[in-house]
Amino acid sequence: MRYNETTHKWESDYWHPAITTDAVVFGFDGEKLNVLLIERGNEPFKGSWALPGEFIRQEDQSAKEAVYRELHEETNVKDIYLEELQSFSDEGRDPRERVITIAFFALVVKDKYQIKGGDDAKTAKWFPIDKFPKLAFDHHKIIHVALERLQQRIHFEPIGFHLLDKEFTMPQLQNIYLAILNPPEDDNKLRDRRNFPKKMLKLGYIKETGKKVTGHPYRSPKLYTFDEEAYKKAKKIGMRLEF
Amino acid sequence: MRYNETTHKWESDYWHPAITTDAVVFGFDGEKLNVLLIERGNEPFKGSWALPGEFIRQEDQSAKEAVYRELHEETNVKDIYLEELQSFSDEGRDPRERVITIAFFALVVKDKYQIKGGDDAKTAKWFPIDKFPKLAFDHHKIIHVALERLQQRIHFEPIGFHLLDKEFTMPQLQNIYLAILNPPEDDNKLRDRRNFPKKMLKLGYIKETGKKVTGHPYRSPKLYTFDEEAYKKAKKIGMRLEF
DNA sequence: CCAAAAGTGTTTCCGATACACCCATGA
DNA sequence: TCATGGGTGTATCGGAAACACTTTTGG
Repeated sequence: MRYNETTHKWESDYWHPAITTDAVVFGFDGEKLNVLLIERGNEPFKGSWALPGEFIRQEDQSAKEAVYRELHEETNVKDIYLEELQSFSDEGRDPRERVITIAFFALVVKDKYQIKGGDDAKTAKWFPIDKFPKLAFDHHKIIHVALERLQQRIHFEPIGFHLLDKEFTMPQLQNIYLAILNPPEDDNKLRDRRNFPKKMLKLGYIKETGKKVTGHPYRSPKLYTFDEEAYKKAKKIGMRLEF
Repeated sequence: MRYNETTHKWESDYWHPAITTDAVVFGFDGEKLNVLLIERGNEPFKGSWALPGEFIRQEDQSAKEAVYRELHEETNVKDIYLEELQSFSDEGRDPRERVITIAFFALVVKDKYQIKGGDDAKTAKWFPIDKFPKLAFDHHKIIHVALERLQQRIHFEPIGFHLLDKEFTMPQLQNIYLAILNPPEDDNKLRDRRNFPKKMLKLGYIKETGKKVTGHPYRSPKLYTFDEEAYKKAKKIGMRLEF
Protein backbone atom coordinates (compact mmCIF):
# COMPACT_ATOMS: atom_id res chain seq x y z
CA MET A 1 0.00 0.00 0.00
CA ARG A 2 1.41 3.33 -1.07
CA TYR A 3 0.56 6.93 -0.32
CA ASN A 4 -0.34 8.91 -3.42
CA GLU A 5 0.93 12.47 -3.06
CA THR A 6 -1.43 13.73 -5.72
CA THR A 7 -4.71 12.28 -4.55
CA HIS A 8 -3.62 12.21 -0.89
CA LYS A 9 -4.94 8.71 -0.60
CA TRP A 10 -3.52 5.30 0.18
CA GLU A 11 -3.59 3.07 -2.87
CA SER A 12 -3.12 -0.58 -3.66
CA ASP A 13 -3.77 -2.93 -6.55
CA TYR A 14 -5.58 -5.24 -4.19
CA TRP A 15 -8.33 -4.81 -1.69
CA HIS A 16 -7.03 -4.22 1.83
CA PRO A 17 -9.51 -4.34 4.71
CA ALA A 18 -9.42 -1.96 7.65
CA ILE A 19 -8.00 -3.44 10.84
CA THR A 20 -8.88 -2.43 14.35
CA THR A 21 -8.09 -3.73 17.78
CA ASP A 22 -10.58 -4.01 20.60
CA ALA A 23 -9.78 -4.78 24.18
CA VAL A 24 -11.96 -6.38 26.78
CA VAL A 25 -10.47 -4.94 29.95
CA PHE A 26 -11.46 -6.75 33.11
CA GLY A 27 -11.24 -5.27 36.58
CA PHE A 28 -12.33 -6.55 39.96
CA ASP A 29 -14.05 -4.40 42.56
CA GLY A 30 -13.79 -6.85 45.43
CA GLU A 31 -17.06 -8.45 44.64
CA LYS A 32 -17.76 -8.54 40.94
CA LEU A 33 -15.93 -8.68 37.68
CA ASN A 34 -16.14 -5.44 35.71
CA VAL A 35 -15.54 -4.44 32.11
CA LEU A 36 -14.23 -1.13 30.91
CA LEU A 37 -16.42 0.51 28.27
CA ILE A 38 -16.23 3.74 26.36
CA GLU A 39 -19.01 5.99 25.23
CA ARG A 40 -18.69 6.64 21.55
CA GLY A 41 -18.43 10.27 20.53
CA ASN A 42 -18.77 9.67 16.81
CA GLU A 43 -20.91 7.84 14.35
CA PRO A 44 -21.57 5.05 13.87
CA PHE A 45 -23.22 4.16 17.17
CA LYS A 46 -22.66 7.65 18.55
CA GLY A 47 -23.67 7.67 22.19
CA SER A 48 -23.51 3.90 22.50
CA TRP A 49 -21.05 2.14 24.74
CA ALA A 50 -18.28 0.13 23.13
CA LEU A 51 -15.03 -1.60 23.85
CA PRO A 52 -11.92 0.56 23.78
CA GLY A 53 -10.26 0.09 20.44
CA GLU A 54 -8.86 1.81 17.45
CA PHE A 55 -7.59 1.37 13.95
CA ILE A 56 -4.12 -0.08 13.76
CA ARG A 57 -1.66 2.53 12.59
CA GLN A 58 1.29 2.09 10.38
CA GLU A 59 3.63 3.09 13.16
CA ASP A 60 2.39 0.40 15.54
CA GLN A 61 4.98 -2.35 15.82
CA SER A 62 2.29 -4.97 16.24
CA ALA A 63 -1.37 -5.37 17.03
CA LYS A 64 -0.54 -5.83 20.67
CA GLU A 65 1.34 -2.58 20.70
CA ALA A 66 -1.65 -0.85 19.18
CA VAL A 67 -3.76 -2.07 22.07
CA TYR A 68 -1.23 -0.87 24.61
CA ARG A 69 -1.21 2.51 22.95
CA GLU A 70 -4.96 2.80 22.96
CA LEU A 71 -5.34 1.61 26.53
CA HIS A 72 -2.64 3.92 27.69
CA GLU A 73 -4.42 6.83 26.09
CA GLU A 74 -7.69 5.86 27.71
CA THR A 75 -6.67 4.73 31.11
CA ASN A 76 -2.96 5.26 31.65
CA VAL A 77 -2.58 1.58 32.37
CA LYS A 78 0.85 -0.02 32.22
CA ASP A 79 2.20 -3.47 33.01
CA ILE A 80 -1.09 -5.16 32.44
CA TYR A 81 -1.86 -8.71 31.49
CA LEU A 82 -2.78 -8.68 27.82
CA GLU A 83 -3.61 -11.69 25.71
CA GLU A 84 -4.89 -12.00 22.18
CA LEU A 85 -8.37 -13.40 22.03
CA GLN A 86 -9.23 -13.95 18.40
CA SER A 87 -10.14 -12.02 15.30
CA PHE A 88 -13.60 -10.97 14.29
CA SER A 89 -13.88 -10.67 10.56
CA ASP A 90 -17.48 -11.32 9.64
CA GLU A 91 -18.93 -9.24 6.91
CA GLY A 92 -21.25 -6.48 8.10
CA ARG A 93 -19.91 -6.04 11.61
CA ASP A 94 -19.17 -2.40 10.86
CA PRO A 95 -21.68 -0.38 8.83
CA ARG A 96 -18.98 1.87 7.33
CA GLU A 97 -16.77 -0.61 5.57
CA ARG A 98 -15.39 -4.07 6.00
CA VAL A 99 -13.45 -4.06 9.25
CA ILE A 100 -11.45 -6.89 10.71
CA THR A 101 -10.88 -6.66 14.44
CA ILE A 102 -8.23 -8.36 16.45
CA ALA A 103 -9.63 -8.64 19.94
CA PHE A 104 -7.62 -8.85 23.14
CA PHE A 105 -8.49 -9.29 26.73
CA ALA A 106 -6.71 -7.57 29.55
CA LEU A 107 -6.62 -7.84 33.31
CA VAL A 108 -5.92 -4.72 35.32
CA VAL A 109 -6.02 -3.59 38.91
CA LYS A 110 -9.23 -1.65 38.73
CA ASP A 111 -8.43 1.27 40.98
CA LYS A 112 -4.76 1.59 40.21
CA TYR A 113 -5.28 3.82 37.22
CA GLN A 114 -7.44 6.83 36.70
CA ILE A 115 -9.66 6.20 33.74
CA LYS A 116 -10.82 9.10 31.70
CA GLY A 117 -13.85 10.88 32.97
CA GLY A 118 -16.47 12.80 31.07
CA ASP A 119 -14.20 15.69 30.28
CA ASP A 120 -13.71 15.12 26.57
CA ALA A 121 -15.31 13.30 23.70
CA LYS A 122 -14.65 9.91 25.20
CA THR A 123 -15.99 8.78 28.53
CA ALA A 124 -14.73 5.55 30.04
CA LYS A 125 -16.62 3.68 32.70
CA TRP A 126 -16.61 0.36 34.49
CA PHE A 127 -19.63 -1.91 34.21
CA PRO A 128 -20.27 -5.10 36.12
CA ILE A 129 -19.99 -8.07 33.81
CA ASP A 130 -23.55 -9.19 34.42
CA LYS A 131 -25.13 -5.83 33.82
CA PHE A 132 -23.86 -3.63 31.06
CA PRO A 133 -25.67 -1.56 28.43
CA LYS A 134 -26.36 -2.38 24.81
CA LEU A 135 -23.12 -2.20 22.93
CA ALA A 136 -22.00 -0.95 19.54
CA PHE A 137 -20.98 -3.31 16.73
CA ASP A 138 -20.62 -6.95 17.77
CA HIS A 139 -18.93 -6.02 21.02
CA HIS A 140 -21.41 -7.98 23.03
CA LYS A 141 -20.18 -11.10 21.32
CA ILE A 142 -16.56 -10.18 21.89
CA ILE A 143 -17.12 -9.76 25.62
CA HIS A 144 -18.84 -13.11 25.70
CA VAL A 145 -15.88 -14.80 24.05
CA ALA A 146 -13.48 -12.96 26.34
CA LEU A 147 -15.28 -14.11 29.44
CA GLU A 148 -15.24 -17.70 28.25
CA ARG A 149 -11.56 -17.43 27.57
CA LEU A 150 -10.90 -15.95 30.97
CA GLN A 151 -12.78 -18.80 32.60
CA GLN A 152 -10.70 -21.32 30.70
CA ARG A 153 -7.45 -19.55 31.48
CA ILE A 154 -7.92 -19.24 35.18
CA HIS A 155 -8.28 -22.99 35.45
CA PHE A 156 -4.79 -23.56 34.16
CA GLU A 157 -2.81 -20.37 34.47
CA PRO A 158 -2.34 -18.20 37.51
CA ILE A 159 -3.71 -14.96 36.16
CA GLY A 160 -6.02 -13.98 38.98
CA PHE A 161 -3.23 -11.88 40.53
CA HIS A 162 -3.33 -9.42 37.70
CA LEU A 163 -6.65 -8.18 39.03
CA LEU A 164 -5.17 -7.52 42.47
CA ASP A 165 -2.45 -5.47 44.06
CA LYS A 166 0.98 -7.01 44.26
CA GLU A 167 0.21 -8.16 47.78
CA PHE A 168 -3.14 -9.77 48.31
CA THR A 169 -5.01 -11.95 50.75
CA MET A 170 -6.35 -15.44 50.22
CA PRO A 171 -9.98 -14.37 50.59
CA GLN A 172 -9.41 -11.74 47.91
CA LEU A 173 -7.92 -14.25 45.56
CA GLN A 174 -10.67 -16.72 46.27
CA ASN A 175 -13.27 -14.07 45.55
CA ILE A 176 -11.74 -13.56 42.15
CA TYR A 177 -12.04 -17.22 41.35
CA LEU A 178 -15.63 -17.14 42.49
CA ALA A 179 -16.43 -14.00 40.53
CA ILE A 180 -14.93 -15.41 37.35
CA LEU A 181 -16.09 -18.99 37.55
CA ASN A 182 -19.34 -18.42 39.44
CA PRO A 183 -19.60 -22.00 40.68
CA PRO A 184 -22.86 -23.39 42.12
CA GLU A 185 -23.59 -22.65 45.76
CA ASP A 186 -22.86 -26.19 46.83
CA ASP A 187 -19.44 -26.34 45.19
CA ASN A 188 -17.34 -26.91 48.26
CA LYS A 189 -14.10 -27.33 46.45
CA LEU A 190 -14.04 -23.71 45.31
CA ARG A 191 -16.14 -22.04 47.98
CA ASP A 192 -14.65 -23.73 51.02
CA ARG A 193 -12.27 -21.43 52.83
CA ARG A 194 -10.17 -24.37 54.04
CA ASN A 195 -9.63 -26.11 50.74
CA PHE A 196 -8.92 -23.09 48.62
CA PRO A 197 -5.68 -21.88 50.28
CA LYS A 198 -4.50 -25.46 50.67
CA LYS A 199 -4.75 -26.14 46.98
CA MET A 200 -3.47 -22.73 45.97
CA LEU A 201 -0.39 -22.93 48.16
CA LYS A 202 0.40 -26.45 47.00
CA LEU A 203 0.87 -25.12 43.50
CA GLY A 204 4.01 -23.58 44.91
CA TYR A 205 4.13 -20.17 43.29
CA ILE A 206 2.38 -18.16 45.95
CA LYS A 207 4.34 -17.20 48.98
CA GLU A 208 3.60 -15.44 52.22
CA THR A 209 5.01 -11.99 52.68
CA GLY A 210 4.88 -12.27 56.47
CA LYS A 211 2.78 -9.14 56.55
CA LYS A 212 -0.83 -8.72 57.49
CA VAL A 213 -3.57 -6.34 56.60
CA THR A 214 -4.65 -3.99 59.37
CA GLY A 215 -7.61 -1.79 59.99
CA HIS A 216 -10.33 -4.41 59.78
CA PRO A 217 -12.87 -4.94 62.53
CA TYR A 218 -11.89 -8.62 62.68
CA ARG A 219 -8.95 -10.93 62.36
CA SER A 220 -6.30 -9.60 59.95
CA PRO A 221 -5.70 -11.73 56.90
CA LYS A 222 -2.18 -12.63 55.76
CA LEU A 223 -0.70 -11.10 52.65
CA TYR A 224 0.71 -13.16 49.82
CA THR A 225 2.59 -12.48 46.58
CA PHE A 226 2.97 -14.25 43.31
CA ASP A 227 6.41 -15.83 42.96
CA GLU A 228 7.20 -15.52 39.28
CA GLU A 229 10.43 -17.52 39.50
CA ALA A 230 8.75 -20.43 41.23
CA TYR A 231 5.98 -20.33 38.65
CA LYS A 232 8.35 -20.50 35.72
CA LYS A 233 10.22 -23.34 37.32
CA ALA A 234 7.04 -25.28 38.00
CA LYS A 235 5.87 -24.71 34.47
CA LYS A 236 9.15 -25.80 32.97
CA ILE A 237 9.09 -29.18 34.66
CA GLY A 238 5.55 -29.65 33.40
CA MET A 239 3.84 -29.43 36.74
CA ARG A 240 0.09 -29.59 36.81
CA LEU A 241 -1.01 -26.06 37.42
CA GLU A 242 -4.67 -26.75 37.19
CA PHE A 243 -7.12 -25.34 39.59
CA MET B 1 -11.87 1.37 0.90
CA ARG B 2 -13.17 2.18 -2.54
CA TYR B 3 -12.28 1.10 -6.03
CA ASN B 4 -11.24 3.99 -8.24
CA GLU B 5 -12.42 3.35 -11.79
CA THR B 6 -9.94 5.80 -13.21
CA THR B 7 -6.75 4.69 -11.55
CA HIS B 8 -7.92 1.08 -11.21
CA LYS B 9 -6.70 1.07 -7.66
CA TRP B 10 -8.22 0.64 -4.24
CA GLU B 11 -8.14 3.86 -2.27
CA SER B 12 -8.65 4.98 1.28
CA ASP B 13 -8.00 8.04 3.40
CA TYR B 14 -6.30 5.87 5.97
CA TRP B 15 -3.58 3.29 5.87
CA HIS B 16 -4.97 -0.24 5.53
CA PRO B 17 -2.56 -3.14 5.99
CA ALA B 18 -2.64 -6.28 3.89
CA ILE B 19 -4.20 -9.28 5.57
CA THR B 20 -3.40 -12.89 4.89
CA THR B 21 -4.33 -16.16 6.44
CA ASP B 22 -1.92 -19.01 7.04
CA ALA B 23 -2.85 -22.50 8.06
CA VAL B 24 -0.79 -25.02 9.95
CA VAL B 25 -2.32 -28.25 8.71
CA PHE B 26 -1.49 -31.27 10.80
CA GLY B 27 -1.73 -34.85 9.58
CA PHE B 28 -0.81 -38.15 11.17
CA ASP B 29 0.93 -40.97 9.32
CA GLY B 30 0.50 -43.64 11.97
CA GLU B 31 3.74 -42.78 13.64
CA LYS B 32 4.52 -39.11 13.47
CA LEU B 33 2.76 -35.79 13.27
CA ASN B 34 3.16 -34.09 9.90
CA VAL B 35 2.69 -30.56 8.60
CA LEU B 36 1.54 -29.61 5.14
CA LEU B 37 3.85 -27.19 3.37
CA ILE B 38 3.82 -25.55 -0.01
CA GLU B 39 6.72 -24.67 -2.21
CA ARG B 40 6.53 -21.04 -3.18
CA GLY B 41 6.41 -20.33 -6.89
CA ASN B 42 6.82 -16.58 -6.59
CA GLU B 43 9.00 -14.03 -4.90
CA PRO B 44 9.58 -13.36 -2.13
CA PHE B 45 11.08 -16.60 -0.90
CA LYS B 46 10.59 -18.25 -4.28
CA GLY B 47 11.52 -21.91 -3.97
CA SER B 48 11.22 -21.91 -0.19
CA TRP B 49 8.64 -23.92 1.65
CA ALA B 50 5.86 -22.09 3.39
CA LEU B 51 2.51 -22.56 5.07
CA PRO B 52 -0.51 -22.60 2.80
CA GLY B 53 -2.11 -19.19 2.93
CA GLU B 54 -3.37 -16.32 0.91
CA PHE B 55 -4.58 -12.77 1.03
CA ILE B 56 -8.06 -12.37 2.34
CA ARG B 57 -10.41 -11.37 -0.43
CA GLN B 58 -13.30 -9.04 -0.26
CA GLU B 59 -15.70 -11.83 -1.11
CA ASP B 60 -14.61 -14.00 1.81
CA GLN B 61 -17.28 -13.97 4.49
CA SER B 62 -14.68 -14.24 7.22
CA ALA B 63 -11.05 -15.09 7.80
CA LYS B 64 -12.02 -18.67 8.50
CA GLU B 65 -13.80 -18.91 5.20
CA ALA B 66 -10.71 -17.63 3.46
CA VAL B 67 -8.71 -20.46 4.98
CA TYR B 68 -11.28 -23.02 3.88
CA ARG B 69 -11.14 -21.64 0.39
CA GLU B 70 -7.38 -21.76 0.24
CA LEU B 71 -7.15 -25.25 1.71
CA HIS B 72 -9.81 -26.51 -0.58
CA GLU B 73 -7.91 -25.20 -3.57
CA GLU B 74 -4.71 -26.82 -2.38
CA THR B 75 -5.85 -30.08 -1.00
CA ASN B 76 -9.57 -30.57 -1.63
CA VAL B 77 -10.07 -31.00 2.07
CA LYS B 78 -13.54 -30.64 3.54
CA ASP B 79 -15.02 -31.10 7.01
CA ILE B 80 -11.78 -30.48 8.77
CA TYR B 81 -11.09 -29.25 12.25
CA LEU B 82 -10.09 -25.63 11.96
CA GLU B 83 -9.31 -23.29 14.82
CA GLU B 84 -7.94 -19.79 14.91
CA LEU B 85 -4.51 -19.61 16.44
CA GLN B 86 -3.54 -15.97 16.69
CA SER B 87 -2.48 -13.08 14.55
CA PHE B 88 1.04 -12.25 13.55
CA SER B 89 1.46 -8.57 12.95
CA ASP B 90 5.08 -7.70 13.67
CA GLU B 91 6.68 -5.17 11.41
CA GLY B 92 9.04 -6.65 8.85
CA ARG B 93 7.61 -10.14 8.66
CA ASP B 94 6.99 -9.70 4.95
CA PRO B 95 9.61 -7.90 2.85
CA ARG B 96 7.05 -6.53 0.40
CA GLU B 97 4.81 -4.52 2.62
CA ARG B 98 3.30 -4.59 6.05
CA VAL B 99 1.28 -7.79 6.24
CA ILE B 100 -0.84 -8.97 9.13
CA THR B 101 -1.53 -12.67 9.18
CA ILE B 102 -4.30 -14.46 10.96
CA ALA B 103 -3.00 -17.96 11.56
CA PHE B 104 -5.12 -21.07 11.95
CA PHE B 105 -4.37 -24.64 12.71
CA ALA B 106 -6.15 -27.55 11.14
CA LEU B 107 -6.38 -31.27 11.71
CA VAL B 108 -7.01 -33.52 8.72
CA VAL B 109 -6.97 -37.19 7.87
CA LYS B 110 -3.68 -37.23 6.05
CA ASP B 111 -4.43 -39.69 3.28
CA LYS B 112 -8.07 -38.86 2.78
CA TYR B 113 -7.39 -36.07 0.33
CA GLN B 114 -5.13 -35.82 -2.63
CA ILE B 115 -2.84 -32.88 -2.14
CA LYS B 116 -1.53 -31.09 -5.17
CA GLY B 117 1.51 -32.61 -6.75
CA GLY B 118 4.24 -30.91 -8.72
CA ASP B 119 2.05 -30.31 -11.74
CA ASP B 120 1.69 -26.57 -11.47
CA ALA B 121 3.31 -23.62 -9.79
CA LYS B 122 2.49 -24.84 -6.33
CA THR B 123 3.73 -28.10 -4.87
CA ALA B 124 2.31 -29.31 -1.58
CA LYS B 125 4.06 -31.87 0.57
CA TRP B 126 3.88 -33.38 4.04
CA PHE B 127 6.82 -32.99 6.38
CA PRO B 128 7.30 -34.65 9.76
CA ILE B 129 6.96 -32.11 12.53
CA ASP B 130 10.46 -32.71 13.81
CA LYS B 131 12.17 -32.41 10.49
CA PHE B 132 11.06 -29.80 8.03
CA PRO B 133 13.02 -27.42 5.83
CA LYS B 134 13.78 -23.76 6.38
CA LEU B 135 10.60 -21.81 5.91
CA ALA B 136 9.63 -18.51 4.34
CA PHE B 137 8.62 -15.51 6.44
CA ASP B 138 8.09 -16.24 10.13
CA HIS B 139 6.33 -19.50 9.40
CA HIS B 140 8.69 -21.41 11.62
CA LYS B 141 7.39 -19.42 14.56
CA ILE B 142 3.79 -19.96 13.51
CA ILE B 143 4.26 -23.72 13.44
CA HIS B 144 5.85 -23.58 16.85
CA VAL B 145 2.87 -21.72 18.27
CA ALA B 146 0.48 -24.09 16.53
CA LEU B 147 2.14 -27.14 18.00
CA GLU B 148 2.00 -25.67 21.48
CA ARG B 149 -1.66 -24.91 21.00
CA LEU B 150 -2.35 -28.41 19.77
CA GLN B 151 -0.63 -29.85 22.81
CA GLN B 152 -2.76 -27.70 25.08
CA ARG B 153 -5.95 -28.53 23.24
CA ILE B 154 -5.59 -32.26 23.26
CA HIS B 155 -5.39 -32.25 27.03
CA PHE B 156 -8.86 -30.84 27.34
CA GLU B 157 -10.71 -31.35 24.10
CA PRO B 158 -11.18 -34.54 22.16
CA ILE B 159 -9.64 -33.50 18.90
CA GLY B 160 -7.37 -36.45 18.22
CA PHE B 161 -10.10 -38.06 16.14
CA HIS B 162 -9.83 -35.45 13.48
CA LEU B 163 -6.51 -36.95 12.49
CA LEU B 164 -8.03 -40.41 12.03
CA ASP B 165 -10.72 -42.09 9.97
CA LYS B 166 -14.21 -42.10 11.38
CA GLU B 167 -13.57 -45.53 12.82
CA PHE B 168 -10.32 -46.01 14.64
CA THR B 169 -8.62 -48.31 17.09
CA MET B 170 -7.42 -47.56 20.58
CA PRO B 171 -3.76 -48.08 19.69
CA GLN B 172 -4.12 -45.61 16.84
CA LEU B 173 -5.68 -43.02 19.09
CA GLN B 174 -3.05 -43.61 21.72
CA ASN B 175 -0.32 -43.16 19.15
CA ILE B 176 -1.74 -39.76 18.31
CA TYR B 177 -1.57 -38.69 21.90
CA LEU B 178 1.99 -39.93 22.07
CA ALA B 179 2.98 -38.23 18.82
CA ILE B 180 1.51 -34.91 19.90
CA LEU B 181 2.52 -34.87 23.53
CA ASN B 182 5.71 -36.88 23.27
CA PRO B 183 5.80 -37.83 26.93
CA PRO B 184 8.95 -39.23 28.55
CA GLU B 185 9.62 -42.94 28.13
CA ASP B 186 8.71 -43.68 31.72
CA ASP B 187 5.34 -41.96 31.59
CA ASN B 188 3.12 -44.90 32.35
CA LYS B 189 -0.09 -43.00 32.45
CA LEU B 190 0.03 -42.16 28.75
CA ARG B 191 2.11 -45.02 27.41
CA ASP B 192 0.45 -47.88 29.27
CA ARG B 193 -1.87 -49.84 27.01
CA ARG B 194 -4.13 -50.73 29.95
CA ASN B 195 -4.62 -47.28 31.41
CA PHE B 196 -5.14 -45.40 28.19
CA PRO B 197 -8.36 -47.06 26.98
CA LYS B 198 -9.71 -47.15 30.51
CA LYS B 199 -9.40 -43.40 30.90
CA MET B 200 -10.48 -42.66 27.37
CA LEU B 201 -13.63 -44.76 27.61
CA LYS B 202 -14.54 -43.33 30.98
CA LEU B 203 -14.87 -39.91 29.36
CA GLY B 204 -17.95 -41.37 27.78
CA TYR B 205 -17.88 -40.01 24.28
CA ILE B 206 -16.13 -42.88 22.55
CA LYS B 207 -18.12 -45.92 21.73
CA GLU B 208 -17.40 -49.30 20.25
CA THR B 209 -18.68 -50.00 16.79
CA GLY B 210 -18.64 -53.75 17.37
CA LYS B 211 -16.44 -54.14 14.34
CA LYS B 212 -12.84 -55.18 14.19
CA VAL B 213 -9.96 -54.56 11.88
CA THR B 214 -8.87 -57.56 9.82
CA GLY B 215 -5.84 -58.44 7.82
CA HIS B 216 -3.25 -58.02 10.54
CA PRO B 217 -0.78 -60.78 11.36
CA TYR B 218 -1.90 -60.64 14.98
CA ARG B 219 -4.91 -60.07 17.15
CA SER B 220 -7.45 -57.71 15.55
CA PRO B 221 -8.08 -54.48 17.39
CA LYS B 222 -11.59 -53.19 18.01
CA LEU B 223 -12.93 -50.19 16.18
CA TYR B 224 -14.35 -47.16 17.95
CA THR B 225 -16.08 -43.94 16.93
CA PHE B 226 -16.48 -40.53 18.44
CA ASP B 227 -19.96 -39.98 19.81
CA GLU B 228 -20.66 -36.32 19.19
CA GLU B 229 -23.94 -36.32 21.05
CA ALA B 230 -22.44 -37.84 24.16
CA TYR B 231 -19.63 -35.34 23.98
CA LYS B 232 -21.92 -32.35 23.82
CA LYS B 233 -23.95 -33.68 26.69
CA ALA B 234 -20.86 -34.27 28.81
CA LYS B 235 -19.59 -30.83 28.03
CA LYS B 236 -22.87 -29.17 28.86
CA ILE B 237 -22.99 -30.59 32.35
CA GLY B 238 -19.46 -29.38 32.89
CA MET B 239 -17.83 -32.78 33.01
CA ARG B 240 -14.09 -32.90 33.36
CA LEU B 241 -12.83 -33.82 29.93
CA GLU B 242 -9.20 -33.58 30.78
CA PHE B 243 -6.77 -36.17 29.67
C1' DC C 1 3.34 -73.52 17.46
C1' DC C 2 5.44 -69.20 17.28
C1' DA C 3 5.79 -64.23 17.00
C1' DA C 4 3.57 -59.92 17.29
C1' DA C 5 0.24 -57.02 18.99
C1' DA C 6 -4.22 -56.39 21.60
C1' DG C 7 -7.24 -57.13 25.24
C1' DT C 8 -8.35 -57.17 30.17
C1' DG C 9 -8.51 -56.82 35.92
C1' DT C 10 -6.58 -55.72 40.48
C1' DT C 11 -4.11 -53.36 44.02
C1' DT C 12 -2.12 -49.40 45.82
C1' DC C 13 -1.67 -44.84 46.90
C1' DC C 14 -2.20 -40.06 46.85
C1' DG C 15 -4.85 -36.12 46.31
C1' DA C 16 -9.45 -34.08 46.27
C1' DT C 17 -13.21 -33.34 49.02
C1' DA C 18 -15.95 -32.77 52.98
C1' DC C 19 -16.26 -31.19 57.39
C1' DA C 20 -15.79 -28.03 62.62
C1' DC C 21 -13.47 -25.53 65.75
C1' DC C 22 -10.45 -21.85 67.41
C1' DC C 23 -8.25 -17.14 66.75
C1' DA C 24 -7.69 -12.17 66.02
C1' DT C 25 -9.56 -7.67 65.87
C1' DG C 26 -12.20 -3.43 66.65
C1' DA C 27 -16.25 -1.75 68.46
C1' DT D 1 -17.59 -9.56 75.36
C1' DC D 2 -19.43 -9.83 71.16
C1' DA D 3 -19.74 -9.90 66.29
C1' DT D 4 -17.33 -10.66 62.20
C1' DG D 5 -14.37 -12.76 59.33
C1' DG D 6 -9.82 -15.53 59.04
C1' DG D 7 -7.02 -19.26 60.08
C1' DT D 8 -6.06 -24.20 60.52
C1' DG D 9 -6.25 -29.96 60.78
C1' DT D 10 -8.23 -34.48 59.84
C1' DA D 11 -10.83 -38.41 58.03
C1' DT D 12 -12.70 -40.36 54.03
C1' DC D 13 -13.35 -41.58 49.43
C1' DG D 14 -12.42 -42.07 44.63
C1' DG D 15 -9.71 -41.93 40.78
C1' DA D 16 -4.98 -42.16 38.92
C1' DA D 17 -1.18 -44.97 38.38
C1' DA D 18 1.44 -49.14 38.61
C1' DC D 19 1.55 -53.66 37.34
C1' DA D 20 1.25 -59.20 34.28
C1' DC D 21 -0.99 -62.44 32.07
C1' DT D 22 -4.03 -64.22 28.48
C1' DT D 23 -6.03 -64.01 23.69
C1' DT D 24 -6.12 -63.50 18.85
C1' DT D 25 -4.23 -63.83 14.37
C1' DG D 26 -1.43 -65.06 10.32
C1' DG D 27 2.51 -67.27 8.92
